[in-house]
Amino acid sequence: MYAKTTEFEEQQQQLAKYAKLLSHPARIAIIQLLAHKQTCISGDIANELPLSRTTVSQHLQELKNADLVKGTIDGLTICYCLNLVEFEKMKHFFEQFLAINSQITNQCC
Amino acid sequence: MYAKTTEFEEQQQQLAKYAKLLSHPARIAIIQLLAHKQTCISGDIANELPLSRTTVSQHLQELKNADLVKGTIDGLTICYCLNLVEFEKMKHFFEQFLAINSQITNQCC
DNA sequence: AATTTATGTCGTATGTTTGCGTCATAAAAC
DNA sequence: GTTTTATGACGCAAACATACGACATAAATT
Repeated sequence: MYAKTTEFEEQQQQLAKYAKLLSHPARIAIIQLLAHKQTCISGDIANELPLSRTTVSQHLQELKNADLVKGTIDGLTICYCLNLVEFEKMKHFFEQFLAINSQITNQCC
Repeated sequence: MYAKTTEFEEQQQQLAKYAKLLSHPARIAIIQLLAHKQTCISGDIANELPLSRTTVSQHLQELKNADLVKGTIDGLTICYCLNLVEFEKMKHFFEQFLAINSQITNQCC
């Protein structure tokens, strides 16, 4: 028994992957922080969240793996920010999916 | 050790909850099916997906618990369809979140 | 050179999700 | 009234996610 996700359509898998990224409040909070504080804070992120530095680092790693966040090393600290190109891509996926309700003309229940 | 999700903002938790619903291709596929086939299919859903009936039923249950899908019993079969009101609500949450990239004026990395 | 600081990596415990077979239920058909 | 059919509920195993302490690394400060 294992993840059968690969048997779905490419587009569905991609959207599910993006959704998974947003499926934890910590990752949403991180993205919002990065959007607000343009100053590309680094470890300060952990201070603003109710989680240990280790855990935050892990969530950040996930966002980085998905290319939604990029970090550049600046001496001792690391400067993180959103990857706007990838964010736009994700946005497009969600918008396309969320538009399907307009197809529905007659509800039967 | 347990889910610390409750320590985040209400809005972040709610969005994360919606995202979790969409974080599996099966649930995305179900939603898309329901949107396309206005005829409120019931167990046929399982036939269209690469998963057992049991598993599909479980995913459907999750969508129903979140009020995104409703089902009305019609004799032996059950007629499912999207709850458009809840779908709109979800859509709004995502749209609001996905707009944050417009706040970003100068990227530093 | 030793210490401090910012950060990542590893290991591990606990919790959650996924997937499915089997059983239960209740309407419909016979 | 028995059988068939459509469905949900239960229980379990495997996989995955979450959370964090302890350790490692490497730049900056002393």
